[in-house]
Amino acid sequence: MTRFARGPRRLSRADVPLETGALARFLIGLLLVRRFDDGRLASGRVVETEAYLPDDPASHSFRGRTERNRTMFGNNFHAYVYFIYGTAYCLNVSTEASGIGAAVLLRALEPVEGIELLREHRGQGVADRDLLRGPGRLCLALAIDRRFDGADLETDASLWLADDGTARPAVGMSPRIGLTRAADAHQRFYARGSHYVSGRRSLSPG
DNA sequence: CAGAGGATCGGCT
DNA sequence: GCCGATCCTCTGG
Repeated sequence: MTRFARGPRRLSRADVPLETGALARFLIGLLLVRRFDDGRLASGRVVETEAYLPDDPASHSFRGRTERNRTMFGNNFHAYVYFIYGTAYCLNVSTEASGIGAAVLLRALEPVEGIELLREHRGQGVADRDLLRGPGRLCLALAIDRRFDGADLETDASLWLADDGTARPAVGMSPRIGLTRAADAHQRFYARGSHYVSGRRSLSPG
């Protein structure tokens, strides 16, 4: 039987849910693609996300709009990137209508394409499993920093989301990781059975 | 303007 | 499992 080779299809704003929890679940199984200045590509499959809802005490947006979080209050489907603990960047996708501050944090990806490129940024000794496991690590491996804050994921030349048509995994939910407030809200989403998720094993039952 | 704290990571016990 | 690094942002005075 004939198979039609079809590359991953880039997602538009119209393809994705506007609502935060819905997007956090929807993203599991899709690809995040990074195009570097020399034209080379790296990509990973999203296996773990967290929702930061409107009126969420754990969210950067909880106390209103500031210079740092303004992307959260803008149109949905933009990259929101912030710097944390003096050591790491974290990548989010903004959600909800303009004026509402909310986003989905990308916590872990399974390497798919450009593994050598990822290794160049993370170090030669790093196991495949660890290249994109953790929000700070995935930003380091994909060279994502504050320059991407505000980037429109529908049109940006260097960063986008795509669907390669593979079956969507079963999705589990758990409490969020690393929070001091509202950590018990079950707003973490993960691909069941994936070896590439972060956090204690007991947090991600298959 | 000073101080505190943070959606993390890696190394060590 | 615990701890320190490291720096940006926000808050309060």
